[in-house]
Amino acid sequence: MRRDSRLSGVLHVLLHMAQQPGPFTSETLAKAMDTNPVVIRRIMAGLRELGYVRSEKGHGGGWRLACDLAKVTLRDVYAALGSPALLAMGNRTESPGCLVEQAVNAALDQAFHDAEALLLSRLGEVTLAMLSEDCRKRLGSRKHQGLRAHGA
Amino acid sequence: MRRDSRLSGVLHVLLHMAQQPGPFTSETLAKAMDTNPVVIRRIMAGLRELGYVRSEKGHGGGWRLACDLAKVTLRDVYAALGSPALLAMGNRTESPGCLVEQAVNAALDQAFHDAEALLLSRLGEVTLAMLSEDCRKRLGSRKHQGLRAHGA
DNA sequence: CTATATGCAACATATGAAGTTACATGAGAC
DNA sequence: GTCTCATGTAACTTCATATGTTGCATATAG
Repeated sequence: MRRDSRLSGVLHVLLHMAQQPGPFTSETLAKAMDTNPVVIRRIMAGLRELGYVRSEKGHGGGWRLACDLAKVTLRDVYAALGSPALLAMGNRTESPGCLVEQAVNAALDQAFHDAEALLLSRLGEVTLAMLSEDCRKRLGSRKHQGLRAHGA
Repeated sequence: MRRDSRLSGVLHVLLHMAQQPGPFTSETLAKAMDTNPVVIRRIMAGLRELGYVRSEKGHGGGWRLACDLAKVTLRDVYAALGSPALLAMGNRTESPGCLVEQAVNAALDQAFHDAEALLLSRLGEVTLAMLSEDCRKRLGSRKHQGLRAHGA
């Protein structure tokens, strides 16, 4: 099953934005992500609605962070994407008439629910500020290259 | 994202088989599952290789359980399907050169891994025998109708 | 007015589960 | 042996959805 990489992608974008000031155009970000500007706008749209980022049109426009990175968790970002399905598996039929299938669903739902809850919980424990700090550590003493690390 | 329902489906089949003796043809099972015989054979193939079920061709042929239901867990069944991806999300790039993306991956991988481990653990706690017992309870005092509950 | 940016709809592409068709193979019934 | 019933399997179609692309409307700085 093809895996949804929007969360991974949007976090990548946000952290790059956290390393440098100034607005970033969708095109700049797209080059860094090796994708298309429209894809960037698409995954950023939800974050804009929740006020995590702002966008401005025209000359000197682009994207800017608009939140306290210490107050936004990965779970918040996930929610901003529209809370897509977390698990690749699901029940064949949600409300089956067959009692046997009801038993199967009950058992699987329990396991599925626990796993989803744990994942959401873990995502809720990590803030963008924590991730950004981790980034700076990894970048270490070398000059902050920001988006230029991608060849952009 | 379309969710993989093979585990749900194959469990449904196995539990129906546990309710009644006798071989079941792929066609009978397919009718109960409202699907195609080939789909049944496909999801059963892995279980046959691991010895959980046996199949016989020709007259009087079909599928039979061939294991101790108390010793096979949902995790075993999942493995028999080829251990398909559990999570609908994943990292954009597995081995990124970008340090920022490495930080993102590290954080997400941790959460993903924990959730997967919990799910597998939960699946490992439930045996087919336990599920089958739950089925019998749900069927209660009414006559065991088995596959006929599906109109088959 | 022009250049540059986002906003967004519409369409194309790719992937993989699910469904379908066709045919080969094997096992009993006769 | 031959017929019928069943699985085994490859190849194809269908469907959903993330991703990629194009085109154009809209807004803003100069």
